[in-house]
Amino acid sequence: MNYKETVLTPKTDFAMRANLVQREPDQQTRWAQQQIYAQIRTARQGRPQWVLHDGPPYANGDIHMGHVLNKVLKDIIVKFRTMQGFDVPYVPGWDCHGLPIEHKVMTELGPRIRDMSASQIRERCHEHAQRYIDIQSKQFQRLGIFGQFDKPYLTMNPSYEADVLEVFAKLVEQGLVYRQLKPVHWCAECVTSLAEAELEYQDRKDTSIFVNFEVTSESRTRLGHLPTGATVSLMIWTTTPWTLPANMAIAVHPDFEYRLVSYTQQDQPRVSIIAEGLVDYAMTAGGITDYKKLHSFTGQQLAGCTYHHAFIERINPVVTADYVTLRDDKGNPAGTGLVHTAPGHGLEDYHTGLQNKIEIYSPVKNDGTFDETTPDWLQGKTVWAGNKLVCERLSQTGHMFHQHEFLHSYPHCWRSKTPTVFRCTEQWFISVDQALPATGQSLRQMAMTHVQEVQWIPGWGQTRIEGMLSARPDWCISRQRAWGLPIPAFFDPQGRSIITPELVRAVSTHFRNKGSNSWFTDSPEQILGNCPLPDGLHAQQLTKQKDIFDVWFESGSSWAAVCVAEGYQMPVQLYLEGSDQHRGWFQLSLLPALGAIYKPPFKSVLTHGFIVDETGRKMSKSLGNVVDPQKEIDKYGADIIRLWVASIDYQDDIRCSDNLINKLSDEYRKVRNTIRYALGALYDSLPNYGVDHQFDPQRDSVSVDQNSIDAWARLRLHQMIGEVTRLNDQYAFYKVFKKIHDFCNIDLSQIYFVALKDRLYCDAANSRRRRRAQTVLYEIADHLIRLIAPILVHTAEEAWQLLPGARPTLSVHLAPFPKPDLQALNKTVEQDWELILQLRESAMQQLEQLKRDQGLNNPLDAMAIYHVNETQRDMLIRYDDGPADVLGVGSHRIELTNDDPHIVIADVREKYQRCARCWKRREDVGSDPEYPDLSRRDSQVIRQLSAK
RNA sequence: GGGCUCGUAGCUCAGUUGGUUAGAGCGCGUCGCUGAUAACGACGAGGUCGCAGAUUCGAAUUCUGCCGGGCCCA
Repeated sequence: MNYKETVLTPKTDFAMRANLVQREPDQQTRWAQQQIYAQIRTARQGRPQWVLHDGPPYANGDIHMGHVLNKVLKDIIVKFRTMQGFDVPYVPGWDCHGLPIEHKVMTELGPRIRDMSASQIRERCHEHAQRYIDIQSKQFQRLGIFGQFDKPYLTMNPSYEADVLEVFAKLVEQGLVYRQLKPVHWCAECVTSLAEAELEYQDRKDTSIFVNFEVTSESRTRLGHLPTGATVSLMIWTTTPWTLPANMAIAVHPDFEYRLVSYTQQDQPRVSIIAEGLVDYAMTAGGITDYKKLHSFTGQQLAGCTYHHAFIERINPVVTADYVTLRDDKGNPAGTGLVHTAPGHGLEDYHTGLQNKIEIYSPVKNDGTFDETTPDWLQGKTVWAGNKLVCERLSQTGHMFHQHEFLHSYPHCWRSKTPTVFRCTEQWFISVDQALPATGQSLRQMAMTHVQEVQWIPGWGQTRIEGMLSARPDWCISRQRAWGLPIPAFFDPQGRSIITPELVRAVSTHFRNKGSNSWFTDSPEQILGNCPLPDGLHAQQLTKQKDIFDVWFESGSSWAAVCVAEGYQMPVQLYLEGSDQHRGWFQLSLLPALGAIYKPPFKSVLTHGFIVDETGRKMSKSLGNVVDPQKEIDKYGADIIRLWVASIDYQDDIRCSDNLINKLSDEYRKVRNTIRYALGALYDSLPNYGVDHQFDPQRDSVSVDQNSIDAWARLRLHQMIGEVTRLNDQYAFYKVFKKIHDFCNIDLSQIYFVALKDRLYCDAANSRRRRRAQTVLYEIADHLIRLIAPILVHTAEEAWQLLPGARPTLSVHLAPFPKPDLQALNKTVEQDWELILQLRESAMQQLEQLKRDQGLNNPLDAMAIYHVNETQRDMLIRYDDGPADVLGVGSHRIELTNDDPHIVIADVREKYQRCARCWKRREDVGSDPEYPDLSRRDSQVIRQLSAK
């Protein structure tokens, strides 16, 4: 008789080969047909809401691994919380405005742009953004992400724009919005301001000069120690002589030591003040070999001194600044340690100016010429001509210590290719230090208080954002660009800025109906309607200002335009982005929200690190170490990519390469095959005996005897469910998957499945022992599939559809997340198996030894002898064949001992005959005369089968 | 240069309030099974815990400095 045909081997349609690359798109098509996201929304209606608000990626370019990491983490959370029974909407969004798109469109258009209106350029930008939204949307959905992809939020949608203006109106109402001068990169050729990204650095020849500014007599007295007879000067160094007319201060480092140096130049005795560390350098530069170091001061002591401007009637102060250095970028000595400060012509200088309440003076007009406040000999001249004129002047008056031409990298306009200048223009700001009438506190104060109520994960996020909030300047929200949301401000006939809450709201209403393009096509009367205006002004007297909002203000208002608009309870549960967003979206969402609704928009903020390559280096095109998600998906499938995301501790830097993703395939296969085996065992198939029965949990389940390894398997399953739930709650997905993997690998594959083989294969199909195993295997498969569902979304769905019996829900993603069965967590069972599994290790060693020494290759040819005490014996007896099955041996025996419990493995190849069906060597083989080559159990099974 | 942060086997991670010989899974090597078979099991080899000091009877763990990586600024 061919016993092979009588053995119940596993059978399932859940293939060993995942073939994800082909199978996943099919699954996604089915989900789309079922409208799975809409079904989930309907199913969870009325349940407690749990909102993860999506931060909008920029609508430009294909997605990269950073997007994958971010979106998959979000999707895992959304799917987990959904399975937990919460109502979890997920509305993806895109950041649509801004320079990169405008820049790209302008580059594509080239010279044609000169004939196009702002509104026409904006239409091109809109098309460009929409194109990439569609591309990225498809790419995100290919990852198995569920969400409202048919109606995402876009910062360029009219309703979104209108909501941003509503937020802005609140800030205006609270008196936080003001207008002030600020230096910007300026192209005199194009008569426009430029963003950092629009600058091209090219080498340029300029004059570098060392200049002496004479100390006032008051300061001479104050400092003391000054030699009489000689003029005493502060020596500064600059590479932009044309900015000297705007010199308003000299900055020194408070902790540096400054030295009086006496020397003779052009037969004049002179004394200059120079940083100690640069005295020799400066003197050498000026060709002075004979000089004497006199008294020294700290920078702190110099602060507060005053000096005469070299060629303008003006007395300026010495101030301190931390950024003063003695070295250039390359670490070479540079300058004098005293920094020429022109708040109108440099960003650092500007901040120093604000801090010290120095006038922000910028005497350069928008065509790059000096204005009428400058000396006669400069007025109307360009700054480039000014360079030479200033140097000549300084030489004439004896203020020039040294000058020389040199080559340096200087910013040029990307369009006109001409050198740019830094000049002041009027910009809109949001004050962070002005107290709000509504709360009596400034945004900064409110932010510092409220960040403590937010849960920052990891905890150092709080430290980081606190550092930024405490140091940040007022928020400059205006940009001089075309592609963005216009700042709804006007000029009156006198050129004064007009902005009121009512006016902003009137514009908001207009934009809601007609979109923000109407700013460029409609008149103030059309836009404002009958909105009341201040000072008896009429709309037709007004002209529209041309600034647009910083895009951060738009994305920073998404809590209003999305969460409030959708009716979510504020603050929402979670924001989740890369750690760079502490400065970005987190902070810039917090500030508008505090200004408008006086509370943060989020309860918790989770951050992840950045993707680096296999060796820990940052990814960049030039290094050629960039991983393309599309290629990886096409190669391995989305579930492997998702598993990669779930397998990393995303809070640090995240190493990524094709090789590292490839390694996940092995772990994936382990879990897949474990589920496959469980599903396969739920089928009773003996084709030659007419047995073709799928286990039906409703009909075939039996109770699980405490005294069985099945009870142990349930114990381990439910322990794991508890741990996985806890870890999911903590967003520790890499630990989640490790737990699941270890359970599959160790508890199931190594232990439980080995122990089950004999029963599953050789017991009668409907034996109680076998049904008990199937009952537990069904429970394991069912729960395991749900546990992996948030991560392996496609694989879980595939397996779910193949689960026998009536499925509780159409999709696994509609199913509830497993809850641990406390009844299963049985202490006695746990202790019993702790002993057995401890002895198992010794048994394995002995089997290995027997294999090597005696060629005992099949454990079924061995017998285990447990040497234990009486209590332990009673326990082992209760488990029937369990103690043998768990070792994979043919049989076992129990002997009493007073020693520590131990186990002995005996070779019984000589002693017992092998059962021809179950391959075990047992004492009872041949006990049935009719089947001399079978063990007792097998003979009974065969008799039963033959009777059919 | 500043703020925040990370650095334990080839990879991903455990290592509790400092306490034997630093663990797990994967991968790798060897072997077995051939009724989970492009699967499964067993055994084994891998680490000066980034480096250097300090504290201590004792440090992967505490402190200081340095080196290297990342994010954000300057």
